[in-house]
Amino acid sequence: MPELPEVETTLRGIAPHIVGRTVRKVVVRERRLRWPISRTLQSAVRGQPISAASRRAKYLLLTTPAGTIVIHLGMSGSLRIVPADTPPQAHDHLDIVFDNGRCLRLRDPRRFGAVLWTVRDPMTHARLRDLGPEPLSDALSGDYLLARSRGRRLAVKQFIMDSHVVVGVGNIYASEALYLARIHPKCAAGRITRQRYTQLADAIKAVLGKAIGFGGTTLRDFTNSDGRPGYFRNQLCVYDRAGEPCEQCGTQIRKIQQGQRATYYCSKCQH
DNA sequence: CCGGACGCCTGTCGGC
DNA sequence: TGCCGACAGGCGTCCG
Repeated sequence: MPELPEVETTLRGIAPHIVGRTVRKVVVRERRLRWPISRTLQSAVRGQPISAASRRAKYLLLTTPAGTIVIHLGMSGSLRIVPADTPPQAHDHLDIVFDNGRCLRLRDPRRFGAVLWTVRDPMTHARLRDLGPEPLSDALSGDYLLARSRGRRLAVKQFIMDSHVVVGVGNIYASEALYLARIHPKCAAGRITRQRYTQLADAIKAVLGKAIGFGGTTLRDFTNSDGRPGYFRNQLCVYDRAGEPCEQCGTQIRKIQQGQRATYYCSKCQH
């Protein structure tokens, strides 16, 4: 479910409620997520203050003096701030209960998400250390994409969705960025020019930045920390719009499969 | 190293 | 109405 804008929206929603609060207890109802939740999490985090909440790629990092809680929302995860006595519903796997009577509650029906605990520098964690640059930083540029793509025959859509290349670009925003940059999603990554990669880097920044401003995209079940949806869906130019006219040229938007994922594009505008 | 396929899970939706 | 396959916002792993 969540790509970078949805994770960033979640971060901005939860941070004011948890930073500076102390953890009273951690309740684990289901430890079988993408990786099992560590049995040491509860005792390690109890009594710890949350000193910071941040994001790296699609991972949320909750910093304490004793270590860092690393949360990934997978395809169907969401976090909410609720009164600690709110009865849990199906797939509410984890509560981090704070000293003000509220808790951070993780719901994840498909259990592709993860909750990790590390006492080391989280950036050296195996899940984080090999990630590419943040898309909204200066490290993502046309020159960077050009350098990383030389010699690669992979389709550009799959190239920009590779978190070792650049993080945070998921299936929705990959199609949207390629549409904005007018690049065909099946174009081989290694055959794209510097100028077009500059346009693509700009398009990635533009679409992610704008989506954050709208609170992310809700296709089915994404909710922010207040339980409300994101409103970027109305701004999508191609994703989930197969058969609808391209707003630039009127051609019907096409849907194809690339690497088991749906891709949407305009066959007239994108080459 | 690279690229492609598969698997992990549950819920929903469309077609028959 | 009910069943059944397809598909869904991610990503690690395996294999050639």
